[in-house]
Amino acid sequence: MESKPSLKVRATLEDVALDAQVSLATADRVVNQRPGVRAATVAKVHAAIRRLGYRPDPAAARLARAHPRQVAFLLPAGSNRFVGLLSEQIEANAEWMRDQRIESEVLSVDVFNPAELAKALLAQKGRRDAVVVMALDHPVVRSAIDLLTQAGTIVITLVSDVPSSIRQHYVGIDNTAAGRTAATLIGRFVGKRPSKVAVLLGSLSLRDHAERYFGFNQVMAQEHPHLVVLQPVEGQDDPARNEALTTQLLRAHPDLAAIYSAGAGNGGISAALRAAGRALETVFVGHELTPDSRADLLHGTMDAVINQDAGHEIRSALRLALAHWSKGPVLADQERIRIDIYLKDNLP
Amino acid sequence: MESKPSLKVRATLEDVALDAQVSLATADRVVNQRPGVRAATVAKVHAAIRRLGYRPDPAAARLARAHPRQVAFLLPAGSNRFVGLLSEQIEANAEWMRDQRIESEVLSVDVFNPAELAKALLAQKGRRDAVVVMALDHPVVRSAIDLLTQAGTIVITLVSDVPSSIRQHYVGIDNTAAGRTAATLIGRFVGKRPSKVAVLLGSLSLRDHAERYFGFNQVMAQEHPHLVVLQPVEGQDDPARNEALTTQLLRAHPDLAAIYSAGAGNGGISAALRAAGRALETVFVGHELTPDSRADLLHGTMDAVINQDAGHEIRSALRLALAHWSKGPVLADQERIRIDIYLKDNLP
DNA sequence: CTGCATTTGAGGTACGTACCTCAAACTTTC
DNA sequence: GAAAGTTTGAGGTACGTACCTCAAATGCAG
Repeated sequence: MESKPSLKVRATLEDVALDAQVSLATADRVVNQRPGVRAATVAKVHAAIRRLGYRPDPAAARLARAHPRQVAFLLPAGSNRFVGLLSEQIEANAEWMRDQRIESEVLSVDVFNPAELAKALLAQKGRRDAVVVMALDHPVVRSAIDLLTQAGTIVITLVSDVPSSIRQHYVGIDNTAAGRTAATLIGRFVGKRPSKVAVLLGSLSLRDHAERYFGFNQVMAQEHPHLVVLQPVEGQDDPARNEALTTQLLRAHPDLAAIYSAGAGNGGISAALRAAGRALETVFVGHELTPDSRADLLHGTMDAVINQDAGHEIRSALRLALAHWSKGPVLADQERIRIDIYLKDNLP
Repeated sequence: MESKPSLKVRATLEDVALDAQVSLATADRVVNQRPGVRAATVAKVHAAIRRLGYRPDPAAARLARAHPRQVAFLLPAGSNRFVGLLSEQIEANAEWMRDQRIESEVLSVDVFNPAELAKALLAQKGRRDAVVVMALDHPVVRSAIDLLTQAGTIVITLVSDVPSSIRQHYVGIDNTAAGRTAATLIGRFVGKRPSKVAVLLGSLSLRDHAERYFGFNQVMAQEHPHLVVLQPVEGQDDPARNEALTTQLLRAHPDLAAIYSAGAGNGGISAALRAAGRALETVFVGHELTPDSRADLLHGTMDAVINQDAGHEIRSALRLALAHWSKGPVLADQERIRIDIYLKDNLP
């Protein structure tokens, strides 16, 4: 009973050619943007594509493609734990990437040096189909990103955005909102007693840290005016420095009720809190779930961890690139990176 | 300079056949479990598969497959908001499913009737490659699931598990942990003043609600002994009933500091709180982010919403099925459904 | 050893795209 | 209107699997 010519579930390129009254070869030339097709013909084909809702079958495309897509990840050099998580996740998705015919390489760059980052970006021109970069926002970097994009490479910023550039996507959380979230948690955990709150961060010149601090202050000022937010101190994301700074803060402010760490290197803060015997009574909220922060949550030193899922970010970046290439749909709420709140009770 | 015979990135079935010293046809018979192959030969081929790490190329498989995979979703009938979200998400993933050659159908079932659910499950036997079901835990249902599984259909439980069955996967959160999380939030938001906490839920005979209540009590008893948890009241997930119950509770307990709603129908609780003029001072934590609960968070009526991402659950269920069919890898931490905590500040 | 059933091999088609070549048809230009 | 260029069509191959058929080889029972 295979009666009807089985209405096609999906239009093929041949259908498009037929509908546009051109040959398969010409339709193919249009779709793959190969030269030698008159503008009028291009228009005819595009019209047919729209009429039929044609989209290349990604499975067939993957099979037929001669060379795999080349993707580079540009990550900060150094021993930052979160960056380590990102690398791990790239590794963890290797098999999936192979299935998608994506070949990737991770490049370590000194992100704090804009010139070098820009150089590394430009070095990818023509060699990569996509570049995923954890960048800092600086004019030199911005222009390198713009050049790369114009050369046809799709550029995706990761974790920290360069909003003025013409990158295709930003994959990461809204850091202002993350800061606001931290403020609400601290405000509500501390309660109504008037007291002081300290803020530690890597550097105010890092876009994400600055944005978090901004959001934090907003909510603190508006909703928890009985809490005094001290001047933020910069620890360069370095545990040792953070430890010293925290010790100092605890000594200077016996009525310090809470600490918000907007950057990395939380281990140092925990150590200082424990050394001072104030680990449990002081509310401590920080970012990024790592083995250390996990332990600190369970122990009670940390009260909440705000996290962005590294694996999700890596997969999201790759999916966005794929969607771009296959002209496929983007599921906005799948690609939105959540501001995860972890307490000791909902740890994964 | 295409010198080397380009070491294959991926072993093909032909490589396997060669390695096992059988023909492509035989290798194919083994992989697709077609009959008429001697046990010894099967073993030879399997050995070769393991040696070469062969896995069918999913893109090629999808292209070649004659019939799409048939998937049925069995969801509770009725107007539950969260179930509506699930349906929406199934719809939202339609195009992606088409790409994967998955055909799906949503069937509404009266989930509170075990016999009917079991019947609906068994009706899928032989007609579906996979069944995703939001079930209730009951012996009749369990045995239907087991029968389906044995018939070769892959069964995935959604949101609420049937742990004694031999279903392939459970996609949903750890409800005990979710209850614990609610308790910690309430405990910390209320602070140190002794007071009372009410618990509302749909029914204690629903596995997920019961588990949440269990986890909630655990943490309350251990960590917040100054808070008295009242006997839980059952509102059948019905807003109207919840409203009446809440009004009653508020009247009976002027020192009620917090409400934990482990089920659905939170709208009624909010209404009662507002009517009593205690919306802001009473801590109210509930489940599932919907337009209503979102508004309640922003307004301050609700203080936190614990959520499981419906879209993630749908995609996860489908990905697990696909991974099963293509013998692909399962990324455990991609498929783990998070216990999301939403405050007014980190809403998506 | 014969006859029969079972197992295996050989070969094919189809899926939809990417990417290639070559000839035919069409424009443009002087 | 002829020569030179540009645009189009026709046809092919390859990707790796699913799924099919038919003949040849093999094993086993009597």
